[in-house]
Formats: sequence, structure tokens, C-alpha cells
Amino acid sequence: MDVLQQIRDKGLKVTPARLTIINELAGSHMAYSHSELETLFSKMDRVTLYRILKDFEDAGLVHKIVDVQGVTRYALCKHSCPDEHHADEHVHFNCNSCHKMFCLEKVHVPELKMPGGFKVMGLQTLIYGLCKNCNAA
Amino acid sequence: MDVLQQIRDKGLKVTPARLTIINELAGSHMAYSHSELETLFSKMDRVTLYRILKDFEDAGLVHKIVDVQGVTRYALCKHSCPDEHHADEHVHFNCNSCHKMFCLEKVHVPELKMPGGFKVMGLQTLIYGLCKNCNAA
DNA sequence: AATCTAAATGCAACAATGTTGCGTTTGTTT
DNA sequence: AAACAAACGCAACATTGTTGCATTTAGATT
Ligand SMILES: [Mn+2]
Ligand SMILES: [Mn+2]
Ligand SMILES: [Zn+2]
Ligand SMILES: [Zn+2]
Repeated sequence: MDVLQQIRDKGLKVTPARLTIINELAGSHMAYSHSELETLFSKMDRVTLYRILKDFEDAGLVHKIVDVQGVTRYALCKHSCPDEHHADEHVHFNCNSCHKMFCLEKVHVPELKMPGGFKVMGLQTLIYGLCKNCNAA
Repeated sequence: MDVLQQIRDKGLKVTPARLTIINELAGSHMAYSHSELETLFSKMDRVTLYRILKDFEDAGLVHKIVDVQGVTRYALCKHSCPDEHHADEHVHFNCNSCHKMFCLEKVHVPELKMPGGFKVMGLQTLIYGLCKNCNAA
């Protein structure tokens, strides 16, 4: 199914701004910050960008993740998650040098034992270090 | 060793504001946000509070952690980490309801296999759900 | 105990990030 | 083509965090 149809299926209109954003996100396995997208598409209105990301998130097209530094980022949901439990349970990698964030959908996260009293509903694993590019340099 | 001496050992002066903050943090295993502390100690200057937290972090008395919502939080370092590798490698729990964050120093985090290319330097595990209080209610 | 000085504080100003309201424009349906 | 709800653009605002600078204070020195 193509992105265009995905957007419409969620009850959202297909607009140039939305296409621009979704195409950028679809082109990589990276999680983009608002400011990165604002730089890439500098003629786009700030507020519109915030709303597009929010709408995509609500629609389940995109997931939001906060990086080690506290910057919130957005990435395309690849594995067509079910709507009900739309948890992006995959691992993310955060580069200490270029600060890019990568979605690692294939890394398996082992279970862990929780102490009593807490009701666990989900888990985030955030790995940090150097990405391929920065490690080479 | 008492907090007072810990502060002095790091080359920091012991001031009323610093004592207030460190005592609050020492009283629980929770990670406090700036705004929570600002509410608790409303006569304290905002900037002073930011600087105290920064100084404590640099001194290794406190560790900083960003919660699921992107709020940065501070908690006392209990296990007297070595200065060089001052990584707060323990698990944190974030309550979806009251949004409090708890340091779980005793939960063991299993290793995981990384794909090639990335140089792993550390890892954060963030569990979310309901805390004891909110689960009971 | 009085003096000294670097560190810490308080305040104002600013920057970055995110939100809300509202009038205008546009995508989609009829 | 017309109609309408959705999306947009812009201004205004809120929150979070930073910086510069004048004043105060902790702790060391006399
Ligand atoms: Mn992801
Ligand atoms: Mn902690
Ligand atoms: Zn990198
Ligand atoms: Zn709770």
C-alpha cells in the first residue's frame, strides 16, 4: 500500500506539506527532530509541521520517541503496527557525535524481571554510542 | 559519609539552597523534574536551581535522566559511582498516571546483540506503566 | 574576629521548543 | 461548480533552559 492511500485511510487529507514530510521519513530508518525537518523544509510553517507530526502520530503512521538528550523525534512506522497496541517496542540507537537516531527494528529485547508493585505496560531501550559514520571518522 | 562532606569534597560550597535540594533528593529514590523542585521550593530562584542541578551533575552527586515524555529529571546517585565512568546504568520506571519516575537500581538488565557498524557505549532502559500508588487507585 | 576572594546567587534578558486561537485557503465530496 | 470540513499561516503566548552582570556569601587567610 502506498503512503498516499495510507494517509487517506486514516481520514487525513493529502496535502503537499504532508507528502513532503511522509516521503522524507519513508526514505530512511532515522528518527527526525522537529528542527531537523524545519531545516530541511525551511519554507514550511513551524506550526503546520508540529501539527502534521501530531496528526501522523495520532493516525499511527509515525511514532514519537525522545532521545537521550531529551529531543523528541519522529520516525515512520514500518511494520504496520496494529492500531490498538501501537507501541514502538523496538530499540533505538542514538549517536553521541552526530546525534542522529536510528530505529533498530530487528534487535531483540530480552525480558526483565520487575519488582512487585509496578504494573509494567511497556519498555523503551535506548542505546547510545557512535554510528557507523562517526565511528569511521 | 554525609551529604555535607560529599558536597565539599567535590569542591563545591555548602549553601542553604544546595542543602535543601540534596536533602530532598536524598529522601527518595525518585527522579525530580526542575518544575517539581521549583514547586516544592517556590522561593528558590529558577536559575539558581538550574545551576545547582548542573553543578551536582558535574560533580557526580546526581544523575540526569530524560523521561518518556521528554522531561529531564534528576536523582541522587546512591551507589557512589566511580568518577570516570559515571553512567547511571540502572533501570528507570515512569508512571503513566502520576508521571513520577523511580530509579530501580536493583533490576538487572540483560545484554543484547547489536548489529554491526554501531559502537555501543551504553544503554538506557525505561519502563513505563503504573506505579504502586496509581495501580491501587 | 575582621578581612579577603572566588564562588554562588538574584535578576533581567534572551533563545529554543511547543501550544492555542482565528481568519483564510484548500482537498475532497456531492 | 459548489459546499464544507480540514488544513494552513500567522500572531500571540507558555514553558524550559541559557547567559551576562552586579551583588552577596562561604570558607580560607590573616
Ligand atoms: Mn523507531
Ligand atoms: Mn536513576
Ligand atoms: Zn553519528
Ligand atoms: Zn503513579
